[in-house]
Amino acid sequence: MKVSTKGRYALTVMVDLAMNSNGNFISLKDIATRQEISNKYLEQIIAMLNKAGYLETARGNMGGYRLARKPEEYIVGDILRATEGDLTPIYCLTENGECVKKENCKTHDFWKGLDDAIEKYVDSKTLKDLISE
Amino acid sequence: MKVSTKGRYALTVMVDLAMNSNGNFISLKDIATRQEISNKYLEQIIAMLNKAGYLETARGNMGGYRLARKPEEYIVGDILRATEGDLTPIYCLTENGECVKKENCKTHDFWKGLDDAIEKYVDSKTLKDLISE
DNA sequence: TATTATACTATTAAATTAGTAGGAATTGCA
DNA sequence: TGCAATTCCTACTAATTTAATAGTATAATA
Repeated sequence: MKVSTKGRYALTVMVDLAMNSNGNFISLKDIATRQEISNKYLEQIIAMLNKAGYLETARGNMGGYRLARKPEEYIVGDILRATEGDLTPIYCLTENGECVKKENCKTHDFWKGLDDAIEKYVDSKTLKDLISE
Repeated sequence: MKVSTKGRYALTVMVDLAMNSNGNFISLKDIATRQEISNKYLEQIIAMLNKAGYLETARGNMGGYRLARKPEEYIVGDILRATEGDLTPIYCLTENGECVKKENCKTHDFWKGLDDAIEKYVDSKTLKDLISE
């Protein structure tokens, strides 16, 4: 029941960019050094954030990354889903999850409730909430 | 961010016992068959529930398991923690987790809030809530 | 054109998960 | 008394996932 490094690092990166960029491009290396995360591994995580359209990038010398929007326009749940995959605590609740016994499964509603509690929380916070806390 | 089979099966077992035992001992084999779970694997999970003091057992022929208390006296969070280990979504929040940077880590409070939401939910439900839903 | 970046893809070591396997101890019943 | 059914206990293992590492191609700037 742990969030993987993908989700954790992704959020850390977004917070780092929100706090340190000031509109400038920041290199991956700078972020990795500052946050003490493996350079090459972070590259893959940033790639996911990039594919999700959350970043603007500049290649080449003096290049790097910056946020594509204002911090208050990022919902933390979205950042996590883009990197962790869906956040549902059990497979039955997945879109593709075929829970055959759903009807007479007494645990199903409990798990659904847990899922709701998680989604509700992560979707109630924006990046801005985090950096101003 | 998934609950493992340990926690899921454990809860399934407890619900099964609550619904099918009526004060009688039920064999592991019956539960495993009814819930379509591997006999031998379930054995290990029931052992954890047993060690936590949640079950009464009868060995030998005609033996089996039954709940040690009434369904309303089991908090679902406790059942999950006994089998899954602690439910905190990241290691920083663990008892032993030494989060050195906690003070100036902007994500820490967010994760703590997620943990709170999860614990609050799982500790608000008893076994009785599940079987009567 | 050398340097400093991102972009992309493949490989791998370690850990975890989900189960298998086998046998010892205990009890009820014929 | 002995057999069958059951819990109890420990060791092993296959598959999957996680967290990286590695290498190369592409791009931009001074």
